Amino acid sequence: MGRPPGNGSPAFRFTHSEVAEMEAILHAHNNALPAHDVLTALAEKFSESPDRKGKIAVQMKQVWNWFQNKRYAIRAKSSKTLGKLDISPMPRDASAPVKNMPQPAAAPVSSASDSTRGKATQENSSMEFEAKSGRDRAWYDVAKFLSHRYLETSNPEVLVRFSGFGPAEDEWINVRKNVRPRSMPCESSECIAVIPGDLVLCFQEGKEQALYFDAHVQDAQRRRHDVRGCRCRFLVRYDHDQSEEIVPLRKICRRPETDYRLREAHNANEAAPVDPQKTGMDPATGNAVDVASTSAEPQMQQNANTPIFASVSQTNVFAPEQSMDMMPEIETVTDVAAGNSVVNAGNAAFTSNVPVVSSQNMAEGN
DNA sequence: AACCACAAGAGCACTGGCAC
DNA sequence: GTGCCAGTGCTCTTGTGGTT
Repeated sequence: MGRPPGNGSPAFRFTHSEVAEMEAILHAHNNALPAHDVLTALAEKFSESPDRKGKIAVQMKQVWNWFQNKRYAIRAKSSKTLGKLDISPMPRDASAPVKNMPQPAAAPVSSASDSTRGKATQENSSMEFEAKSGRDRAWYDVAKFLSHRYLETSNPEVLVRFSGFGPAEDEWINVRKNVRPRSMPCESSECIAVIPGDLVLCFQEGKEQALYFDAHVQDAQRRRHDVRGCRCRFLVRYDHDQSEEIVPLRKICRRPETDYRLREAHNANEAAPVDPQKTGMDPATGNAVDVASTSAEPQMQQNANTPIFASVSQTNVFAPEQSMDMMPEIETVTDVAAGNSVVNAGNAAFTSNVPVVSSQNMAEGN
């Protein structure tokens, strides 16, 4: 069974554009195999492309194989996911773009921090938020808070527009549990701030999707840094499925609550500058021990997992009592087309002129 | 820094089994 | 016989670890 030994010719490979086109067709066919004439037309089209014309003729069988493999891969992936996770009431379309997923073309080899997460962090130092999607339990950057409402259980919810996604992906999200300040991609020098026991946002890559999930650091293997940067390894356990994985630093986004560790490490280094590369001492190891053993844990650390809005006032003002300092100022803009108030998260705070959606309206709306 | 070896994963090709 | 699914085999690419 299987493919016979090669005949010496270079391995055939579909180009990115060809794959993109076939994926689009597969999606358009609702994951069903297109008709033979479609496959034949595709093969002919690919064969006539400038890259292949006169060199490699794409066979209809090859196109057919691709669709077979792709369909099987998608099916296998989805069944695996459903088996590991609780079945989501609204499973995300496998073909849907992945929020926050690093774009290979844009970030070829480097790291997950080259993704939109890292870029946004570096370019925008103002407070940003991330929200946990109820569809796949993954965390995504928040582009906008569109509206908010109160449930009868007094749990406030916000209507979130995810960064890089359109209105179709908007979700009502429980503010207390599933909205928080944005996690930050770690730079090479920041591995010292990641220690066992930490809650981190970890980039879990699957065959069909790659998403950011909550995970706890189980162990950290410190290694000497070199020209490639941090080479430490972290054993993490994902909260959503309890699976464990050893990941490099680039797949980890640390919680802002650990910022104090970096500051302390920075201060310590300034007080007693040491070049660990020359001494042979791993910077991460030394600093991590110091940090971990720090007794004066900042107040912030106690609230590491505290939702942004610890309590909600009875007024219509959508502002947390406990974490106002963490909340950005909210600029309310009226979306004329939608007739709703649009709240920009970038520099935003919810204000009282944002309409409150009653639980009755909610039942109708969502 | 450059190089090499190895492992893991991705992608493609193919087969056997099953249902119609 | 045909179409589809599930799985395996082979090759290539990429990432990683070690050595010089």
